[in-house]
Amino acid sequence: MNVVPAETWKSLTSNLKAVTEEPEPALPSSTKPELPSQSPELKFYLIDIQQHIDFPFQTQKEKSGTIFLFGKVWSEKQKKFVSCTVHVHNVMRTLYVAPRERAIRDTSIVSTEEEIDIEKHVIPELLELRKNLGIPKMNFKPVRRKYAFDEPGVVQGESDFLKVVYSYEYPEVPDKSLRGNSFAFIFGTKTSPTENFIVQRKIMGPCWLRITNFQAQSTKLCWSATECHVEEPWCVLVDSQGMEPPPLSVLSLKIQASVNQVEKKSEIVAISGAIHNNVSLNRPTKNQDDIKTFTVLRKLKNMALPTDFDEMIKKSEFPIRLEGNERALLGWFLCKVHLLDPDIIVGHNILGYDMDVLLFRLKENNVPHWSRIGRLYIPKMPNMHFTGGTSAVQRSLIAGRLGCDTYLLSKEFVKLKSYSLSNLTSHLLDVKKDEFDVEMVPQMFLTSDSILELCKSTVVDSILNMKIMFKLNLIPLTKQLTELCGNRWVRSLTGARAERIEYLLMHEFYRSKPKYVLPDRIAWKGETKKEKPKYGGGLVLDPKVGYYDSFVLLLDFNSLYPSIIQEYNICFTTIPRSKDSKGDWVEVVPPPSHVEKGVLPKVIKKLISNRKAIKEQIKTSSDQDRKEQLDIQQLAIKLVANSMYGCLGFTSSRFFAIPLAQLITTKGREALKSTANLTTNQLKLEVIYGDTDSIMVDSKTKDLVEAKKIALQIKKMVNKLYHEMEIELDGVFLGILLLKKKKYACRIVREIPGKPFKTETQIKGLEMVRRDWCPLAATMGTHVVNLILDGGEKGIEKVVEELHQYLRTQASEVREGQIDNSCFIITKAISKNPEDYSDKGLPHVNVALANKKRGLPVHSGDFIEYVITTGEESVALRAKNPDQLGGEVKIDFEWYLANQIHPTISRLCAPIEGTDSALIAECLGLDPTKFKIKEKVSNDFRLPTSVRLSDKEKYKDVARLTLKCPQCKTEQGEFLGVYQEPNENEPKNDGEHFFRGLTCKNADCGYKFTLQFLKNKIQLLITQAIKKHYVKSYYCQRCSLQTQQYWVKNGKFKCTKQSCEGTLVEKYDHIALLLQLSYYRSLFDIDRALNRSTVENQLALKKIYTTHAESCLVFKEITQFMDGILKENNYNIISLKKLFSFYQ
DNA sequence: TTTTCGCTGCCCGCCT
RNA sequence: AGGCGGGCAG
Repeated sequence: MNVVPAETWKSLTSNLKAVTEEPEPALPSSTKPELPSQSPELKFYLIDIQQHIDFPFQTQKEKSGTIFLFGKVWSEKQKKFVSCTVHVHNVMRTLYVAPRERAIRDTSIVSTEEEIDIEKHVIPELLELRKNLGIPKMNFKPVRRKYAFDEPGVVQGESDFLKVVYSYEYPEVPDKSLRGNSFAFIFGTKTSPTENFIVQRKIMGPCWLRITNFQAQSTKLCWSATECHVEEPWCVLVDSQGMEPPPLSVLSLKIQASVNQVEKKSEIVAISGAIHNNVSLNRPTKNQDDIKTFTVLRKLKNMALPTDFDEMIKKSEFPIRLEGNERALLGWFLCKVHLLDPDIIVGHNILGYDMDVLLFRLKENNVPHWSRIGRLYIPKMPNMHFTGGTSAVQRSLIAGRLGCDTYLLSKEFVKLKSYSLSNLTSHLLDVKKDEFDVEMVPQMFLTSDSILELCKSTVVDSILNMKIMFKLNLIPLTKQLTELCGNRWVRSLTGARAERIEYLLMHEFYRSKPKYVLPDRIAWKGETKKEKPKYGGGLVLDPKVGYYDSFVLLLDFNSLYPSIIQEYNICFTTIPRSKDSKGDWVEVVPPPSHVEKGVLPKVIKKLISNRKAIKEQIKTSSDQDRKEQLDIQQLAIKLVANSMYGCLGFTSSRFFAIPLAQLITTKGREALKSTANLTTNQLKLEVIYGDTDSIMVDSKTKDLVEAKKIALQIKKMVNKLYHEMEIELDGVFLGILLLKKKKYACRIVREIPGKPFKTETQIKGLEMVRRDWCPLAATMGTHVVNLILDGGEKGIEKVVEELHQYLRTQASEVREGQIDNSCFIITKAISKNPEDYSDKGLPHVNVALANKKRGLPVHSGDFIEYVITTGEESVALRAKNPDQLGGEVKIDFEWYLANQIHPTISRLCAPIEGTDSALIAECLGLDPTKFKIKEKVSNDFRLPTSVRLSDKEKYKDVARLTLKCPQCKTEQGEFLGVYQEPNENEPKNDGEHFFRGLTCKNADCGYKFTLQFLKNKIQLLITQAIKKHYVKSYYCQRCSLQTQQYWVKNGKFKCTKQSCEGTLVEKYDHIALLLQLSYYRSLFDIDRALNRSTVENQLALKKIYTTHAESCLVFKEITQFMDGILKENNYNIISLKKLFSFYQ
């Protein structure tokens, strides 16, 4: 039992500054809250804002109009920053009422003839509404505001609104009352106190606040070190003197659960924590190894610990606390959390799963003071559904501490095939660590050694999580994003991307003068239809498929969509939008150039110019620390700018605007199209591909300097056309295998000053970069890609030979079981709960269901790993969790070769001369006839009437052998063969023409077809011919019907004739096939050529043959080989085995 | 603070 | 041809 490799353990723990146990935590004795400061003004660093949680002892007013600010203040007494909670009371509802131009009906107050007046008409109507809702107090104030959104009837641009303010303790205006006789709409009725506070107080993320008029709390409502309240929101002011934020303390948790087999419930058996008390918010943290750990472990029910365990604990290199049961463990843990008072709790999938388990066990065990997991004092745990996923309510229970989920966030910021902790650490930290099965936990409690191993594992996990957090700069990066957008940090940490943009725009529209009235969040309509796209997106040019060995240029509009927004001044404020009679949005065009710059372009401009400045600073700065800090800022800005467009097209975004999104993509398509056209037409260059914002151009040169000159030409030409948009050389490839739209492999040029450039393989879209193909397919694919990309030097026929050889050896290794099981694992995500799939024939769903049955946690969004095992059932049923392998459960190697390896490799080889699907199948030991070939041969074959026909007549209808130069791609026309019948034009035949035919027609190229190439080509053609004649010809055993149609029943081919039901057998058209094969044979038959020649030609031929003796040997080989096949064909079956034994 | 959704274009595999 | 399921690309 060795879960944590010794090296890993050593490397991680040797760096720990101190592994110490904190003093025994005790329950807090004092319930008197401590005031954070004696001075009149409190300097408070805001970390998070939380709306109320349902406290039973609070009044409705306190519940609804109060928000909590969590943060840190300087403690003179302790000489360090301590946690503080500020309760802000009396946050008010703020509504804006938009008057109509005319009333819609006559009433005692207003007639439809009158112009609406706010004082005279709108206020009276609202007073009535107030009375109906039973609201005792409302403040009214007419104000000037702007409006630029889509609520019908509301005036665009600047106009008069009625501002209405009242307390959250009174009911919200119901939907049916939002439109009135004298007013078109009431805005802001659903806005939460938090949002109102953030927007009105202009709080841009975590920041220093100045808090005045703060008062002591009478009772303690928080677990923070200090606590106070203010009566009015205006007591809170943003402190603009950019002071450095305080360091935060971070607790990384690993909660080890075990499945109770009797109750099928998860229980907690151990918890490890790693603590860092000095985490920086603005830059990567220094002294990242300055970590302390703790571990608490408990006995299992009905199971004595090994007798030597106490000794073991004493000798342990790291502190282990032992408790008698789960309740005691949790109690100890909560004391620890309270004592450490972390600002951030980090864990792998902590928000998705761990928190759910933890809260569930806290509840089950009725652990006192359970709410110390957060910073709010909550007497009674709300009723919750424990479903194995952390709900919103559950998350709110850690209020005051930020939950940082390395699983969730790494999904957002790094692209990997798997986000398991072990995969994250191996990719990000280069640390190898195995994960063990939850089912094994009880077993591990049998010996002291394995218990220790378990503890080591939890400790290491907690340390690793912390390191991942550091590595990805999760804290500074999310803080930066939050600061840019002015949303809540805790939301950035749970990946609410759309909300970030909403807040960014809300702040921006609110900052404008006069302020804009903001659109309300669109009410959720309950429908989650996965509609077809709502508008057109990016343009993808048809790729010119093939292998290029010259320099290929990749030019790229940088941040295309943000640039377009600026270039064409696209904004809510600049472009009027409307719907047509069918209710569809009408397409729009950019505003005229004199229109003032809109809010959106202004924001983007600010972002982009900031980013430019930062990037400039990075270049000039020499301070590494500062550089890293700036790099985080730069990255955050890029993320924000790029996601802005997406939110315009997002149905549930409050800044949802299809016409704007559509206009942006339309302009994008225009730009790409015109760039491609100009490049081809004006510069006479070949554009081989392009996707949305980029084009690839074949420079057709092998000189890097020359290639770059071409790039510069394109750049100059294109950039002249725009102000804000800019195309740039994004990369130069030396060699690219372009296969499909969005699928290619290339060698990207990396230049090193003063040295020859290096090259790096880059793969886009192919199986190798996808998690739903097994690693074996990926490694083999990568190998083949490298073979092909190296091809330029070796010559293509050599490549094909190596390729075939590689496939053969790999296939045999697979069959012999020499490949590691992990290479066969396929990973797929489940997008919903496994039970909810209507289609039961899906491998990953079946495995997910099986996992769930075993008690393993399965949620929607999880990655399911599986292998296909041998057996007779359908593939879906043969899919198994890899950990089930062993004994009778074996990997189905044949399935992998046919369904993973073969398709992968044949797609890569599609543009490669000299090999094809059937050949690849054969190399892999699969039946070549089962695989389709690309080239379609359309000739219609007929039976020859006489054997004594001339060659010309005899082979009239066979498919000709044509060659294409593998170097310059020139078509060579028909390959005539060693013998040509004398004709009027050329009575003399000395064989010269043939050997001439072995040189490329293109004089500039001069490629000489090698014998290996011919061999490959012939083999290819033979398999194609065989394939063609195997196709869809059947013969019914019962009614003798000959047909090409069939239907399948019980896996057998059945006759299509009414009420026949006879079984069809395959029938081959041998004679046509024989003819085709004999034609190919004739092309290389020297003896036949000699026999058929005139006497004077014979001499000349012989001379030629002797000078090319070596070639002639190969021709003999080919003819002999074909003799074998043709002989076999006198019987009924072509021996494919024989056919393919030729080159082995 | 609920609803856990930024957009579209494209390829691939299974089923009927 | 449609449906379902994958997740790459920009």
